[in-house]
Parts: sequence; structure tokens; C-alpha cells
Amino acid sequence: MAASHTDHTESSAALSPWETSTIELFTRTVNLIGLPRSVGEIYGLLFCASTPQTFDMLSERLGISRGSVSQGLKFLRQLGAVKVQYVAGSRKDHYVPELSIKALVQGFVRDQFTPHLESGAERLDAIEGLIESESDPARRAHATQRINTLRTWQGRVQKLMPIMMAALGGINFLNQSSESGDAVI
Amino acid sequence: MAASHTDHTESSAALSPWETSTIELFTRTVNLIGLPRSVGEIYGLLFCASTPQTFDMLSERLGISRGSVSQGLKFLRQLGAVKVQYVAGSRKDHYVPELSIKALVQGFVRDQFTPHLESGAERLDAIEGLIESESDPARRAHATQRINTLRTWQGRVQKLMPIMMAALGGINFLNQSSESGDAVI
DNA sequence: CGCTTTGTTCAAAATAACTTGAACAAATGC
DNA sequence: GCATTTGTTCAAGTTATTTTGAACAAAGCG
Repeated sequence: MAASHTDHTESSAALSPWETSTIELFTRTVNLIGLPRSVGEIYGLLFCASTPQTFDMLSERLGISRGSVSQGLKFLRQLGAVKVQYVAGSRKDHYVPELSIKALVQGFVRDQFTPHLESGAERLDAIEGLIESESDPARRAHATQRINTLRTWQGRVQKLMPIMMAALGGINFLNQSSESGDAVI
Repeated sequence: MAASHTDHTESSAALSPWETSTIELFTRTVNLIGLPRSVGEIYGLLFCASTPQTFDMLSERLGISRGSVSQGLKFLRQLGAVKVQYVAGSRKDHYVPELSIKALVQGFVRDQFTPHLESGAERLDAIEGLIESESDPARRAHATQRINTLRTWQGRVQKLMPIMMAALGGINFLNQSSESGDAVI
């Protein structure tokens, strides 16, 4: 309670048009990569904000439940997409966005992708075992060939990862570049 | 156990253990990239099969509805992940899988990713317009900076695409390789 | 043509995913 | 301690996606 202190009550400032649109851009993007809307909203608001935002601000300004904010922030922290910034004189945690796309992608790949690649390797071993019990030699040969194809795919995808990260980090293999603007990589 | 000898039309041969496991691997993978289970099942079965499969075989062997098969095949054909192979003496269409991971990724990126990148560019322009109507100069400057960050990100992702495709195509930037097995790229 | 086979479409049912909110725990200050 | 603030958890409700199956079109065959 006791809403107004000094000039603006920062408790629940409305979103400006560009913020709303930018947040929508983020919700679409995270949806594309299979993440819930609320995660995009939270990261989007932090991305737009010029000051660290609290838990309450996120819930109130976005109009989503505390439960969603808690789960969304947990996910984003785990990914490394948001950081907690300690703010003197406040008990609340304040959150700021990670602005390096390399760090964002790296976190996403590490948490959401690599585990599946690794379990995939185990599964391929298991399947290779199952092929043994195929009696017909021709069928067994065909199955083995297919599993080899899968192993080749897996190897290629694994090789891709460091190349991707290097490319996002600004090392250019193919052509020199000169970005400007924020210059956040 | 039946189905041993020169039987009448192996209309609905049961899946062998390695096929079941491989199909499950595909369902997990397509789920990871936001595609429906049935798409993974269909591609997975075609991937395992040593002969072109018909519409009916897919529906019966996988135990999924004709509607799902129709939609799944439509999607996979559009992507370039399955091809129709004409088989003499049969009115039915026969389907075979695309085995080149480069072609698979390329189709996926083209259909599912590039359109979003392009609409994203338009959206950024629109947001830039919205920023104009921000009255406070400091806020406007901050907003502009953030949009510049987004443009930088977009540029990096766009540069990534050809690099990814080249890496999947077997061109190695960082270290020489020598895959074997099926050697399908 | 009529009949059959083959495949598509789409509204409704089934399933999966997300969000909510109230109960709970943890930490702070009095 | 004890009340208050701050944040988490999770079962239930809501929303979104996927699957089904029956009605429909299209093409081959006699």
C-alpha cells in the first residue's frame, strides 16, 4: 500500500508502444524455439527496460501471475539469459537481461540441446544392440547401414556447434564484417 | 508366428524392435524442434524401411489415422524430407526418405525459419517507427540502442545460415574429417 | 458412365502444454 | 519469537495443439 512516494510510482508503469511490440517480437521468437510465451514476455520486458526490474514489476507490468514469473525467471536464470543484480536499499531481487547473443545461444544449446544429443548417442548404442537379434542377414545389414547414417548425422551436428558459436562470437570465416550500433555480440 | 513364407501382400508387417526404437528416436527429435509426433513416426518408419512404403502401410504399421498420415506426408513432402517414388504396377504412391542431412536441414530452415527472420526484419522497422512517438529523449535513445542490438542479432543469425549449411555439406573449416559408414551427407 | 481405389479436408474429440492462485517455505526486521 | 515481505511449488483450470474419422474429391478401370 502507500502507493505514491515521490513523483512516479514505479510499481506498475504501463508499457509503451515500442515495448509492447518488442515484447511481442520476443514472444513469437521464443514460441518458435518451443518456449512458453511467458518466458518471452519476461525476457522481452527486461530487454526493453532501462533499469533492473523486480519480480513484482514483471508480474504487474506484464499482467501475468506470480507463478509464471517465478517459473519463467527460474528458467531464464538457469539459461544465463537473465542475471540478478543486487540493488542497494532493496530486499527484492532485481533482474537484468543478458545482451550477448552468443551467451544466449550458448546457454540454450547447453541446456536444451546438448543433453538430447548425448542421450541420442546412448540410444543409438542401444539400437545397435537390438539389431543383433535380427535374424535375416540382409535386413541386419540394412539396419546397420541406417544406424551408421544416424551416427554420421550426429557427428555432423556435433561439429556444427563450435562453428556456430564461433560465428556468433564475431569470428568471420567467410567475409569480413563491420557491425555497428550497440555492438553487443 | 505367421508371416513367414511367400505371403499375401505384407500389407501390415509388424515393426521390429530396432525399428520401434529408431522411430522413437525420431519422435523425440522432431518433438524437440516443435514438430508433431506423427511427423517423426512417419519419417522414422520411412527411414528404417528398406523398400518404399505406401500410404496404407504407414497408417497400418504405425497405427495412426489416415488423416495424420496425409497431413504428415504433406508436411514432409513440402520440406523435401520425403519423395514420392513411382512404382510400376501399383496405383498407390510410394514414399522414400531423403537421407541427406544437409537437404533435411535446408528444407526445415527454408520453410520454418527464414520466413520468421524476414517478418522479424519488417517488425523491427515498425518498432523503430513506434519509438519516434516516445517523447523523452533519454528513453528514446535507449530504445534506439536496443533496436540496434536486435538488428545486430538478426544480422549474425543471418550470417550463420550459410555457414551452417556449408558445415553440414561436409566442408570443414576447422579440422579435416574422414567419416565412413553410409557416408550420406 | 458407374464403381472402386486412393488420398485430402476439416470439425470435433483427445491430448499436451501453459498459466493461475493459494498454500507453503525462507529470509528480514522489529 | 513473530509478523511481514519475498519468492516457490504444484494441483487444478485454461488454452493450444494434435489426432481422429467420416464426408468429400480425384483418378483409374471395366
